[in-house]
Amino acid sequence: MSNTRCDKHKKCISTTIDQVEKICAEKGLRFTKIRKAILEIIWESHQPIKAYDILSRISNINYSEKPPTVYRALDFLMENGFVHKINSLNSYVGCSHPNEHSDCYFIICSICNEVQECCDSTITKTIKKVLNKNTFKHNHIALEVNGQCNDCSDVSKK
Amino acid sequence: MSNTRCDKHKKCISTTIDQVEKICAEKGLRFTKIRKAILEIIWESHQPIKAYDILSRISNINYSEKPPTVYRALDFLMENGFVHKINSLNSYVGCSHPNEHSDCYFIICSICNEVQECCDSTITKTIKKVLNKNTFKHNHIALEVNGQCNDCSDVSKK
DNA sequence: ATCCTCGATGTTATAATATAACATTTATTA
DNA sequence: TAATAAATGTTATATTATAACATCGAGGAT
Ligand SMILES: [Zn+2]
Ligand SMILES: [Zn+2]
Ligand SMILES: [Zn+2]
Ligand SMILES: [Zn+2]
Repeated sequence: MSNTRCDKHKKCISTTIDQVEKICAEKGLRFTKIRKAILEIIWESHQPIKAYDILSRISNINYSEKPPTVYRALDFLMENGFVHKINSLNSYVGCSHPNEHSDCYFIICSICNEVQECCDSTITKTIKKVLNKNTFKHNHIALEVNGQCNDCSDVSKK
Repeated sequence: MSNTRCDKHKKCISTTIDQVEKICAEKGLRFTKIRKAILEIIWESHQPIKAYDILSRISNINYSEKPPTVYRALDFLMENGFVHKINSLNSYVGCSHPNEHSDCYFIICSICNEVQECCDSTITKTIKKVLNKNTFKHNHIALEVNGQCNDCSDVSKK
């Protein structure tokens, strides 16, 4: 429950989970108990969480799950755009706008460890121009920016 | 030696290795035998190579090295911008312009597995604008685009 | 040249991340 | 209800990476 910045995080979670529930209903996807439990664990904060930390969280609840349980749920959640993997951290975060689009961009604070999505369309446009120049057809764009968020930069100034 | 696209790959290797040698001399960095051997293995193709594949390649030469040998050399080579890690593949590629700049962008063909750098400055500019909007100070920008290169798209058309 | 220091390498062990393969259960649907 | 497919349980193992400590060796100080 270590959420530091997002004022109304409980709302932030429940709204997103509700959205996912709705999308799954529409698409005939099975948002099972395990999948929902794992999505909720991921959404406990805006910090990315590691697969084995998810595992130990659900093992507290339902002693005792094994790695495939977590990885299968993650596969489902990622395939359907509800969760993203942060490759540079081997960690997973909830998508803050499930199903709006598939390429999400991340800014990762190395001090507070929080991740924000910054899916600005100008970035997509610029990258696509460069890809055209290279006659490259893209499937997926992964952008991860590491640095310090505003709050953490302020603190370090004091 | 499975290089498919780069016409004059031997030149491509030797030029880059020479450049690295020069940079190390200038900066007083120790470009040791092991480090050079591993950089040469990485440069055998434009495909990213996995740490344990590097390990088995050098173990053929000098029976038998252990993982830390490889990971230490990779650390040195990455710290100094001679090699990049492709996070989405847990693999490593040589930098095609060592020491020009630190943020390199990659396009990765999922058919031939080759990786090209596409370090266009318009991408950097656009991303920086978005980061400014978010008052985020960046240390490192990681961009990995997965898709099909021109050659591979052509082939699949036929 | 000898000693000293520090960075590089050798070595063993283990941590952290992820998947294969097959058995069983549960949901859907014919 | 029976048949089918999808999800979950379970065991084992593959893959990726690092910790910890011993030893070596290049290059500077005396
Ligand atoms: Zn998203
Ligand atoms: Zn922060
Ligand atoms: Zn580069
Ligand atoms: Zn290709």
